[in-house]
Amino acid sequence: MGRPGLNRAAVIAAAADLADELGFDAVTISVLARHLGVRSPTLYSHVTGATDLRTAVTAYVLDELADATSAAMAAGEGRDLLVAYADAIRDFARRSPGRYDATTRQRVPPAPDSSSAPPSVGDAIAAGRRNADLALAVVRSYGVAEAGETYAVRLMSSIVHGYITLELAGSFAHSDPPSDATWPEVLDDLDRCLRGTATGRRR
Amino acid sequence: MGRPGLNRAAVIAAAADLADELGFDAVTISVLARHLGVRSPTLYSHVTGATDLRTAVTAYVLDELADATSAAMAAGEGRDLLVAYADAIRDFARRSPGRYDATTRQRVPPAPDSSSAPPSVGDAIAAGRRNADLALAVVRSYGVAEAGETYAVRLMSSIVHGYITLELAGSFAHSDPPSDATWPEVLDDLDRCLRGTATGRRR
DNA sequence: TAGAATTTCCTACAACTGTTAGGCAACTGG
DNA sequence: CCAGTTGCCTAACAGTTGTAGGAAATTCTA
Repeated sequence: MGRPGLNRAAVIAAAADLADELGFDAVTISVLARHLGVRSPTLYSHVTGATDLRTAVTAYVLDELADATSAAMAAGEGRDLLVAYADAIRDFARRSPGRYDATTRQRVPPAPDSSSAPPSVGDAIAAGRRNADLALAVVRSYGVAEAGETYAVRLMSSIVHGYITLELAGSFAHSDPPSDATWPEVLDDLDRCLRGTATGRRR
Repeated sequence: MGRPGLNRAAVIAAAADLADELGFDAVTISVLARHLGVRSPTLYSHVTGATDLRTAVTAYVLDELADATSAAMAAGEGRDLLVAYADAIRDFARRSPGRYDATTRQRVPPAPDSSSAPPSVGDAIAAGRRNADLALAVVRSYGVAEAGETYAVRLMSSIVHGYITLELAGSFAHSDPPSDATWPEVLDDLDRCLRGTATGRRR
């Protein structure tokens, strides 16, 4: 019932594409409206405001990322699974830098005030948890003991996210081994660290 | 000559303080003008525009960070130097999260067009190089061979920057070992990686 | 087929930010 | 005391966010 046209999902998908095209900072109500061929007040029928729009894009993109990572992790364990996991995230970030930016540029409120918070923060938190669970699966496949799981996830996330962020920012573009050459070495070192954590070697 | 009052340095220092207080995104011409008790057009006597303001804050803060890191690295080598280096950056980021944000949220243009670029991009590039040189000093103190220097710097930067970024974003606030407890373990693993690179162990 | 309900989209408007232009006032140096 | 220099201002315009209220289009129902 009602007149067909834009809906919330279409608006958010278009916003994600816009992030890749012009950068996450360019995802504003007016720019998006122009891209969709409507006037800006129209978008307020689908999102409650600019921050809701951005948070919704973050949730949408976190889901896409979890889908892609999860598909790449279909089989394997230990080192193979680590490489599949990390490569999937890096490929996603390089193919869609604006989308990847959206996954990082969002502060998660410590206590989400569900009364005044936009409707999308819950989605973003849930999608974030999906990604965290995938990281946990990698660590568990190494046989890391439960006491070390959180540590191993933090180490792995820090390296993967840190390398990709710096690479995307261009920090590796002006020194000599190309970034593609040092990435496998980073995964080698990370693999050694995870095996060490799994076998209980601490210190 | 002339009337005393604000100057470019005072404006940029106030902008850095504002970043810590309200976040780097809040560093805008009008908000800064209100905080300084002047009208917004006044600031155009000191910066060429909003992007110049942000870039200048980045350069200023990168210099502060290099000063702090360099002071902390006064003595020591190998593992001690690594801990001094990494702790200095982490302390800086936790004490001044808005300033730390400023160091990351800036794309360095691949070919800085000196004709149309704001006057501050050169400063930011130079200050960035200062920080890169400090990272290189840590790696060299491990005795890493020249062929592995770039790799070691990338690994160390990725881990340190990645961990600090995720910690600041609150990603570690809801799982059990507190972030302070896993940070030394991360440095342990990183120390092992750097020693491995130094002794020439490459798969 | 006529009408009702629902949803989309619009124009109009208010408030704020970034920016330019031009002018007044205050301080410094001779 | 005067000239030069500098800092800050008001005025004005374009662009963005967000609100209010209304017109059109589509679907469901009678």
